[in-house]
Amino acid sequence: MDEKKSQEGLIAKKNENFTEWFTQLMIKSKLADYTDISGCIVLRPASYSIWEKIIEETNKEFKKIGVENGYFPLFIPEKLLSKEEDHVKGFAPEVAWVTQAGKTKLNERLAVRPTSEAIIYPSYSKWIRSWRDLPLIFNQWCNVVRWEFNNPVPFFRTREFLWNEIHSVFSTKEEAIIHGEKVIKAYNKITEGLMAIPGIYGQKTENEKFAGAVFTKKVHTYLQNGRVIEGVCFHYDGENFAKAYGIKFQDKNGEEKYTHQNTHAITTRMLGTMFALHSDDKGLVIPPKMATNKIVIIPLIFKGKEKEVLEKSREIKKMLSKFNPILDETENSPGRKFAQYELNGIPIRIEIGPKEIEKKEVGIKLRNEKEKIKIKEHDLLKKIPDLLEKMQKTLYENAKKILEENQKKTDKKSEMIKFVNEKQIVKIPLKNSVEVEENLKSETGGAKVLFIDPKNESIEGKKCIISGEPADYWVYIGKTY
RNA sequence: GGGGCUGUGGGGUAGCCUGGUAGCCUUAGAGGUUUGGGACCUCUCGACCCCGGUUCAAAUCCGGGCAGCCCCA
Repeated sequence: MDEKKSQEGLIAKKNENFTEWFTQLMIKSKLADYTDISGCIVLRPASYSIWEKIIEETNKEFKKIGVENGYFPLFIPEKLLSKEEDHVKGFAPEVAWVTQAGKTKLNERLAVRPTSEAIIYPSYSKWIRSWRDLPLIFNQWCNVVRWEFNNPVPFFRTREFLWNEIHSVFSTKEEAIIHGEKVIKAYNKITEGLMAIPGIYGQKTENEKFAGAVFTKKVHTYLQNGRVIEGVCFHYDGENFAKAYGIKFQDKNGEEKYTHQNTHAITTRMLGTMFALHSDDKGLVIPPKMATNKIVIIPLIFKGKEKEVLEKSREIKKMLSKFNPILDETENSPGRKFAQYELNGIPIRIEIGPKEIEKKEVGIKLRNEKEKIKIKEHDLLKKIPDLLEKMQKTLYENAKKILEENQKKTDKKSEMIKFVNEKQIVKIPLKNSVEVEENLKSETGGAKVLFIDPKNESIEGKKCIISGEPADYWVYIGKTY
């Protein structure tokens, strides 16, 4: 390996030191940067533009299922935050507080929202009076702050992150759950369909559910470092918050009832997941559907032919303008440009030199493939969408393969520990118990219950792998960020 | 939550043990010759994480802080 060359690109290897590799990817592909606040990163245009795309596409899906956007304040007065008991207990340790403005101490300290239930629901209790006011399906795109004390990891564990939060209100449980599943389908169009992130959708145990929820379901994704990423979520809150914040309505019979509520989120963690899942030792790999610039054109210039090559390159650029191509006309060597745009994750590279011009073709290199191919100029417009589609599909299928190949099943404790050490997701029989889950963590070095078996495989006669008592269900466990 | 390691121009590093001139590679900027996988030459800009201590003198030694990485819970 040529030391000189590698300094500009990534030095760490994905399969040797994942964290270091990911950090270098963040910095060198100009996705993010550290700041003076530990655990708070800059989203640079390379990653923020993708976040904007997520917002744009998610909003389109949301519109189809009646979600409306709005915005609530960043601050939550302490007395509001503490209204729902489980909720406040779950978040209290990580809340950042504002206690002072200028030189004046505040009468009541203000929480910086770790999530917005406590500031949104008092308004809901004012707004909702009649069954005609329902359903209320409100969403906001915003930032939240959770002051974690674990080691921060860019995108995956940051103290401030960006997300959307849907807070929806329905008359009945059935209505709430039907809509909740629609939201997950909408999210999946973004995460699976556009970001090429496969996942397993499953319900959390009592111990792992959202603070204040009746049940929580999340989509889980596996990264090559063995960590499971908890993705988009669906919390069904039942009447819990309605009772705490007094959200009631009169139904068609004039009877007063509590509302049923859901919350949902997608966060900037999915950006990190997408970057980490698909990228390689050369740099960033972005699924074409999420790439801002889908093509880079590199002119291969020989002395005396500059004009011809550049003119052709510009012509091709114009022809392919709907793919938002970059044409690099700088005088750097082609090799340097190749490396640069591989680091930046441009899906398709087009090479144009005198030879290509003569044969009326161009050289094509897909970011995720080794082989270069040639395509006739007149076929370009027709074939590029196919190539992009192929790349999108390959990335998704590779990720899906990784997810599927890293699952194991056992009812023996020693084997479970071995599998966890081998960075696997493991399916095990377990008892529904907080204590059991705590012991599971300490015996496996931190693996937690991810979700209850979505297929509901029979647990008849199985013993809990931790306590030895009769098991309640099969669960999947693994280490998470 | 516990332990270990590290912090030097934009990136990668040497120097630190044994205190005294911050060296190298690269990027960036300028000019020239080049251009089919990180070209070459010349010139230029640019750094000792922060606070304190020891000392005639601190990148170097000591203390504290902050930040990052690794391992364990």
